[in-house]
Order: sequence, then C-alpha cells, then structure tokens
Amino acid sequence: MTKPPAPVRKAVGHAPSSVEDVMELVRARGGRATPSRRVLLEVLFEARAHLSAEELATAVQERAPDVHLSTIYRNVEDLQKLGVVVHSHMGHGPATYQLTSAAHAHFICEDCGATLEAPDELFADLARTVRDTLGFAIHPHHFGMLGLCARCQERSRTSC
Amino acid sequence: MTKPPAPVRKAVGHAPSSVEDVMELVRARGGRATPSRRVLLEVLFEARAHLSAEELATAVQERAPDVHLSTIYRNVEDLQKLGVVVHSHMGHGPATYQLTSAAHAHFICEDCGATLEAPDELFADLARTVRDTLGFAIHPHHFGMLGLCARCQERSRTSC
DNA sequence: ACCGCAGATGCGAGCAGATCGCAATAGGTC
DNA sequence: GACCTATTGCGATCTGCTCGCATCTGCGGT
Repeated sequence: MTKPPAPVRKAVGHAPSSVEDVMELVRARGGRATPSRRVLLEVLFEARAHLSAEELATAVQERAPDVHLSTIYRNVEDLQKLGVVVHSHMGHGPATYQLTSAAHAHFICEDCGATLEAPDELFADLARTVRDTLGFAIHPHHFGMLGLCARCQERSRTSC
Repeated sequence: MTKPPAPVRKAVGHAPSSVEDVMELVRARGGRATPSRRVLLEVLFEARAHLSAEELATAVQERAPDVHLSTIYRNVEDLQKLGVVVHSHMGHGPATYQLTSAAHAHFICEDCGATLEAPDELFADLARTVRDTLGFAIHPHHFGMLGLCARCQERSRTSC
C-alpha cells in the first residue's frame, strides 16, 4: 500500500471529493477508517446509477467478500450523518444511495419504472411558492415524484 | 335490512358519491356486495384523516369484528382498480388510503412528521413544464413531498 | 512495538408493511 | 333452492430494513 502522505486538508465542508477526503472526515469525527467503509465509498464514487443497499453490498463484495449487508446499512447511515451521502426513495422498492454531490430529483414512471433525472431548477418556483405560502422547505431529492412517462401514457391511450 | 330500492343510476363515472353508488359499480363489474366491503366504504366516506390499512382495519372492526387485515388490503386494491380509492405514501411509514374524490397532494415534515395538505394548483406550473420538457405526466398525489416544516426549520436553526 | 478501549463488524433474529395460498364461506344469477 | 365463483379468514411468506450481541480491529497513548 504505497499511499501518498495525504496532505492535511481541513475545512473539507460537505463536499469531500475523494475517498480519502471522506476517510479523513470520518476520523475527524471519531470514526475509523475501515476497509468496508473505504470500499463502500469507492463504489459510491464510481457509481453511475442509483444503487440500493443490496446492490451496494453486491458491488462491495466483489472486492471485499465478507462485508455484510447490515454493515452497508450502518455505513450509509453514518455517511448520511456526515452529510456525505443521501438516500432517495424511488417509488415502490428499495431506497437508493448516492453521494450528496451527485444528488438530484427524479421522476419515476408508475407503469414501467423508468426514472428520469430532473434538474433542480424545475423545482425552484414550486419551492419558492411553498416556502412563501406554507413556510415549508421542500427537499425534492428525498422522494421521487411519480407519474407516467411519455411511452406509457401513449400505451394506455391506445389500449383503451 | 330495510334498504331503499336503490334507484338505477348508470354512468356513475369515477366519482360515486355514496356507499351504495360504489356497491352498484362493484356489482356492475362482476364483484359482490359483501359486508366487509360496505363497512370499509362507510369508513372511507366518513374518514376525516388519512388512514393506513391498519387504521382502516381497526375502524372497520368496530362494526364488523371479524374482518381481517388482508381483506382490507384486498378490498382497497379492488377499489383502486375501480378508480374509487387511491393511496398515498406519506414519507416513511405505511401508505394511506382515501376516496379518489378526496385526494390531494401533501408536504410532510421529515423531522416531526407533520403533514400539510396542498392544493393541486401548486403543482400546475411544474406539471406543465415537466410535460413540455420531458413528456412526463406527474401524479403529485401518489407520493408526498418531503421537507421541513416552518417550526422544525426554526428549531434546527436555533439548536446549532 | 505493544496495550487498551471504543468504534465497527458478522451474523442471525426481529420488525413493519404488504402479499399470497388455500380451504371454507356466501353473494347473486338462474 | 342450487350452483358457480367471488370473497373471506387465517397463517405463511416476502421485502426492506434495524437491532442485539459477541467478536474483532483501528488507532491513540505509552
């Protein structure tokens, strides 16, 4: 393990940009830099798609076969407390986890399950209105918004 | 059971306005007018709040003690297929069921669980934009939108 | 280099919410 | 009234997730 001496960066804030940054943050909060944690973070940093806990476990186990699913759950929870990770609920089915820096809102088709990624600006007007009228601060990432994708709207129109 | 002769109304459409209307619709689709179904509908028509399956079961069992939870699940599912009932997911926790005519969107506080009811107009702009840009038809009732209520925003501000 | 302790882990049990299989029951049409 | 099939009660099962506990290990102190 020839590892560069990891220059002391402080004030990483809430957007650590590498696995080692996060490990440093973990240690700064009294946590420990364990292999499972490191591998989990590697998977999260490399992830292209939205991964459920089960999928994360499978990916992690390719590199560290003994990591248990419950360890994944405990680690993503810890990382959420550090602000490094967030989870989203994509309709029915398991939650998915991603780096906070990669988070965004989703539209999910009730019929075919397709997910569309949504730029946050889409929600800006709604967020402002809701804040002004109800005092409520929406978190559009947390739960995907359901509905019907174009294809399934078409299909349900023609099949009736 | 002295029951009025139930004047034949047809074309009830998707907004039946009484228990007997719905029972008629059920029969028209080959279903049967069972006591559990009737009591469940009574509960739904009288409901002021959002009721989970468990809560529906408890309420139904006050009038018909032997109705099983799984019967509630099966009946709400059937009634959803008829378009009479819809369910909503209010953050974590069980789904809630209500008459389609009483459905609306929700904002749910992640901290305290408070739910705010939202007029559909709030989503009109978003719905139009999403339809025009992504071809996606949002169903804002299906999943509540999470965030922080005014009180909990205040509390998290002062406690830091 | 070693100790010691608190944090982390593996593993299985347990939990909540929801669904399913099956035998028994009961609407409602004839 | 008989028959067919929808519906029901009941428990088993499933999924997604959390927890308890004995064991292990990172890492700060010496």
